[in-house]
Amino acid sequence: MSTDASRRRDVTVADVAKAAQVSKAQAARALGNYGAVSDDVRERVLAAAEELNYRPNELARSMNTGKSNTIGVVVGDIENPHFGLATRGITDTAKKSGFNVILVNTDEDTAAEVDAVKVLLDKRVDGLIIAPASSVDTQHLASVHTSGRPLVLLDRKAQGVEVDTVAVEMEGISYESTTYLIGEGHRRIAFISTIRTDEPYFAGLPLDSSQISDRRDGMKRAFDEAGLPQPEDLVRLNAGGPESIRKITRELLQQPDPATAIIASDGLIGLSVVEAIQDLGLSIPDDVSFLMYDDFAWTRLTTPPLTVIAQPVYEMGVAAAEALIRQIQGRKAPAAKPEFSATLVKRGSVGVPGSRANG
Amino acid sequence: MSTDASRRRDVTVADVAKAAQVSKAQAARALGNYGAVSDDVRERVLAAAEELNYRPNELARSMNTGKSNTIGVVVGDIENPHFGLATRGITDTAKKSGFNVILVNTDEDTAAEVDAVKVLLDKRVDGLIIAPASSVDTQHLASVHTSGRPLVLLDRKAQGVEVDTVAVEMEGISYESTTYLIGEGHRRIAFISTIRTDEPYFAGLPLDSSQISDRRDGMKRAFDEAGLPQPEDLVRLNAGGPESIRKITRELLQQPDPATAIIASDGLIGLSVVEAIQDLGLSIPDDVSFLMYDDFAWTRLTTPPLTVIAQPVYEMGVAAAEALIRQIQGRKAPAAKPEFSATLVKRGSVGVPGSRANG
DNA sequence: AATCGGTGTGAGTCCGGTCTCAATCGTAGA
DNA sequence: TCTACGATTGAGACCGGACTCACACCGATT
Repeated sequence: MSTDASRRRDVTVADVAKAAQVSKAQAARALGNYGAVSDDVRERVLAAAEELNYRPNELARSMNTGKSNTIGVVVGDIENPHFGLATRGITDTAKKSGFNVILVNTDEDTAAEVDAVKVLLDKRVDGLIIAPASSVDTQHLASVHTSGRPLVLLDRKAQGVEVDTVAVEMEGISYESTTYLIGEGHRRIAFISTIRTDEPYFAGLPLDSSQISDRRDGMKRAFDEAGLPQPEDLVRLNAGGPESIRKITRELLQQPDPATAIIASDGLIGLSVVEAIQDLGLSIPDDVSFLMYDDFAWTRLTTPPLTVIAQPVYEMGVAAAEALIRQIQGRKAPAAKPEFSATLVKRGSVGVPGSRANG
Repeated sequence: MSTDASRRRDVTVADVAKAAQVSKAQAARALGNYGAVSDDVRERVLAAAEELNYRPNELARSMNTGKSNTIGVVVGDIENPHFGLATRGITDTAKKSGFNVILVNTDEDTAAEVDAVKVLLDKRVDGLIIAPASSVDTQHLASVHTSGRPLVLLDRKAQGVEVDTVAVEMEGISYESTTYLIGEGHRRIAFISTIRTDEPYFAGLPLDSSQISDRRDGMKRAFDEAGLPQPEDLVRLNAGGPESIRKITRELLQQPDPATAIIASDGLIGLSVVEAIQDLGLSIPDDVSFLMYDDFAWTRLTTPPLTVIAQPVYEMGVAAAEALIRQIQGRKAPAAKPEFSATLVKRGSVGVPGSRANG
């Protein structure tokens, strides 16, 4: 009898109260561990709860506490290990503070993101962590913020939305990396990103993603300081799937005055670029140098191992969750918000251009 | 005025009703699109809702519909691209049917899994997709099932829990792969898995994971049919982090009568194994052959590209979500439940043992 | 013995929706 | 012109907890 008590409807406080022969209020107090309850009542209620296999309905609880102990996480693509790792950092941290995570994937589509935000807000999440698809199209983010709901941005800033943003300082590392390539003798440096734009790249095109425009800024500064002409013609955006990326790579390498080095904006792109280079029968770094953002474990296994820009992704996930939870709990920001920085990890995929022909 | 209507408390149906000068019931009907509502009332209500920027409270809604339009997903490690991809399949499919996903990471720890199930049930998710940490320790899964809550298992079966299980038929592909290795001349085939056991492996040790024991069964059958002795001494479980895996790899390759081929139970293990092999200055496949489960994109980039057992991970995620949603919506199972099978993708990491010494 | 402060306790309200039920309205059929 | 039936409509119950409020009770003051 007692084992299958949860037949149809779930057990409620009222059921427990009846079984324990006390009022609903007293049962609720004993179970919720608040207010004054005599030992006798507490024992009877707890015993009855155990017996009936009572489990509180968190929905009901959330409804009148106003807290759901849930945070919403909106990312572009969990399939991308970058976000997988960040998500891990977020969930680990959230769990520690008793929060659950509702995960929404947007496919880097702003419309989907707007919708995701709406849905999560309707579900009354206690706060949101968003890796915005666009740094420009940000009304929905702004409205989250002004409505007073805690919000933390990950990876990218959002124009006009003054909230905690956990991101790597990109301009600097991009400058450093580009300078390194220039130092090795490269002048024709290509940059490939999946960021979507309405028109192909041209100098001065405003970019939708702070992350990408910061990287471009760093590259430009490096060329400027070196007194070299900007290879703007080698910037390729809108790189979609693997096939598109391979095509772009072929074009960059087979055109007159080809690229001698390629920077891939993330690991997924890098994968296809390296594949395309191998397919062309070219060798890294003798024929073309390669550099990519994100330091995945497999980059050590290729021949040669890849030179990458490593970002503390897991730690950033942790920091984002911590910042959000701090906001939710109404505590003030810590003395100094941690600034994350990326590091250039030199392995073997960058060499001197033309070394094959010259050597 | 109208823009910052959402000052303190959110707007409720009652507010909308008042603004539209109708009863709460009528406003609810107009908003919820049910019951009979005159055009006049509908228009006024909708206009008022728009004006006040009304958004329904999904918690309240869930509370008396009993449906939360949320499913719980419990995996061992989202950081692992295997689960990342499966999760992508799940979320894509869930979104299509209007479901959200609460993601919980268990670190392959059964206690954490038990807890996760409890929390998700308390949150009244409409159903659960679980990749169980253990195929043996399954009371919590059984209780989910008997309580009538929809449940679908992913990747691994659970003893005594008769629910839809989306998993690859492992024994067969393991047999096929092992037979392939034996055919190439291998006799000393090692198998490394992260599965946790209380004691080191010995022949006949019951394994906690159906996935792993099925793989072992396939290997055994291959050796039996070939009339060869089982290399049980080369089975290594409890392979924890990267360091531990590298150590195990070194042992397997440097002991007297070493392994000539290594099978890695998943991509994360494979990564460390290949690293260790490279560190030892050994070459694949001349000195040692390598085979791993999971076909990640990077396996094509190594030198040589890796021979792998590819699993339709994304599709399995989709299938799991579809099966769960079908259960939630009370529809009957489809004619035939899809059986997923893995494929052996022969690339370059398996060769003839001793080819270096002999050649 | 009357009063005071604190503990226990139960009735009942509230959160924000959904949904039942009975009352009202309009008009088509007799 | 009167009745009947479907379309509208509003009051209020209800989901399952959290929490307010009024009241009973009890030993300690004075």
